[in-house]
Amino acid sequence: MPRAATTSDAFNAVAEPRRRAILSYLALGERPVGDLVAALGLEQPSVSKHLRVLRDVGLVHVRRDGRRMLYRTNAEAIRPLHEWSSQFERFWRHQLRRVKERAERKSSAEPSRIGSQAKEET
Amino acid sequence: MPRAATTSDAFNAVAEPRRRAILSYLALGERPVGDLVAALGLEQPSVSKHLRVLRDVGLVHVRRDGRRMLYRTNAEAIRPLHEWSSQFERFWRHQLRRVKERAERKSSAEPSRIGSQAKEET
DNA sequence: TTGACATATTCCCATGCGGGCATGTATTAT
DNA sequence: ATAATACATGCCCGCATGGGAATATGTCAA
Repeated sequence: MPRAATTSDAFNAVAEPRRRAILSYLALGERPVGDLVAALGLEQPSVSKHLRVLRDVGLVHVRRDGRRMLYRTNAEAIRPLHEWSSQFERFWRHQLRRVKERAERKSSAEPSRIGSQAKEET
Repeated sequence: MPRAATTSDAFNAVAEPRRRAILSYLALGERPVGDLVAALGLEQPSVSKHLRVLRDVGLVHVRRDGRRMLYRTNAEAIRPLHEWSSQFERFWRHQLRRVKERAERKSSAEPSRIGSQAKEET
């Protein structure tokens, strides 16, 4: 089996930097394809293809407005990503604490003390 | 240009479900490759290859212990993912609110209607 | 209708993937 | 030194991909 299709889930769809850019841009409101082409400096067919992928995964919604197509980001579809990565939040918080503690030990040994930001919970 | 390399960044590396599983598993502590093979039910070469990708992107750290290699997740490398997706947090919060409001309006207005999705919100 | 405009789809191509399997390398045990 | 253990790497394969260029579809205007 080759690599999973980009349309298989949000993780694969979002792996493309340009698709992430599109999502950020379309999060602010409905925009036609032409705006994306202008804003991101990509070829129109390229943008349409990326939008197709994003649509297939439900990351964007479309609506026709005359001869234009208005796209907007469906933030809800990004949640799985956010929740998955949240799983590790506590770990990097711990790492931060460790780094800070080490810095404090060091500065308490040395005469010159600098800013000692205390908190950051467990 | 083909699809970006899986080793190009955390987004691409994490697009693989098995690699996500590996990261979750290795977040709890250092584990040798054999444990992963047993826990995830994958072929050993497959696990090694996935670990190779994760290493190249800095998502895991390794340490040799005799003939074993102990891997652990580097949560810090997952932060970019979390922060990117956080950008959309406010939007799905708003959507939730809208959904709730609509549900409330609906239940107070209509006694009991079914499948009457009017049109698509603002 | 014809034409302009906005967007979507198709075709061709080079590339990097993940699986399977075999083999290579490092370390400990005998 | 040899064998066994624990991983890593190499090779072959089918295949989805993203870019480019051309073309198709759909909608409005004259």
